[in-house]
Amino acid sequence: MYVGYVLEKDSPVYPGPARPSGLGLGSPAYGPPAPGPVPPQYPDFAGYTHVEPSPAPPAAWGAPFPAPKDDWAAYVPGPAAPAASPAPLAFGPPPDFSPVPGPPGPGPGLPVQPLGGPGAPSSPGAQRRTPYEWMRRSVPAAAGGGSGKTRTKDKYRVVYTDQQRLELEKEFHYSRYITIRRKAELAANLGLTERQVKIWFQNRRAKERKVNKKRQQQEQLPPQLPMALDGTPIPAGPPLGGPYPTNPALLGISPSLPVKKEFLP
DNA sequence: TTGTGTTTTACGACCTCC
DNA sequence: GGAGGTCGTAAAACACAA
Repeated sequence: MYVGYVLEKDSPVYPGPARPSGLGLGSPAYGPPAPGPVPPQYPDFAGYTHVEPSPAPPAAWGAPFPAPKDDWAAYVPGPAAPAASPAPLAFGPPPDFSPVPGPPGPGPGLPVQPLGGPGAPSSPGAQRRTPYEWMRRSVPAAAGGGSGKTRTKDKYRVVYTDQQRLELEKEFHYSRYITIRRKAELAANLGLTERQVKIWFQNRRAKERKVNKKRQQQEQLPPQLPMALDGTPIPAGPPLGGPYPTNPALLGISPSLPVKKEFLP
C-alpha cells in the first residue's frame, strides 16, 4: 500500500487541482501515483460536479462521451433505495470541481442529488448494454443496503444501486485511487462499507486494465474485413459502429486517454 | 423457458511499502 | 504487522439468442 501517499494527499481531501489526478492512468501500468504536480488525468472531466446543474451540456461530454440523449433523458434520479442511501449526500464536490453539466440532453447536469432520494433504482425498466449501463441498470435496492453480505453470510453478493455506482464511477473518473478520507466519505454517504468502496475501486481498476488490454490486442491485430455468413468479405463502408466515432482521434481527445468502453455507443 | 455468455461483487493469495 | 495494491477466481445478476 501507499499509505504515505494517501495520507499525504488526504489532507485536505482535495488539495486543489492536484488531487491525485496524475496517476498515469492512461496505460495499464497503474501504480502508485507520483507525487508532485501532474496534469489532470481527465481534462475533459475536470469540471465534473456532483451537484451543479447547467443549462447547457459541455462539449467535453458531447465529444468524448457521446451518450445518446435518450439514455440520459431516461436517467431520472428516481426513488433510491432507502437502505442503500441512508443519508443524503452530505459531501460536496471537491473544491477543484467546477460545474460540469451532465451529458448531452435537455435536462440539467448529472442528477446526482439527492442521491438518496426516496426510492431506489434510478432507472426502472432500464436495460443494460447502454453507454451508461452502470447507472441505468434496473436493480432493486440491494438487500441490506448493499453492504454486509458476503459469501459466508446469507447472500453471496449484493447489487449496488444505480446511485451508488454513479457516485463510485464519478469518483473513479476523478481518480483511480481513492484517498482514505474520501473513501470514508463515500462509504458513509453511499451506505457502503469502506471495504466495499475499496474493493469496488480495485475491481474497477481491474476492469479498466482488462478493457485496455483487450483494446491493445485488437489494435495489434491486422485490420480484417468483416465476413459475411457465406465467408465473403464485406467491403469497407460506412462506419459500422453507428453515428458515434470510437476512434479517440475522431473524438477529439488524446489517444492516451482511452475512452471508457461504457461511454462508447 | 432455457442455455449461454458477460458483467458485477467479493474473496483469498501474494506482494510492496511504511 | 497492517493496509492496500494486483491477480485470479467464484458465484450471483443480468442480457440475449434460440
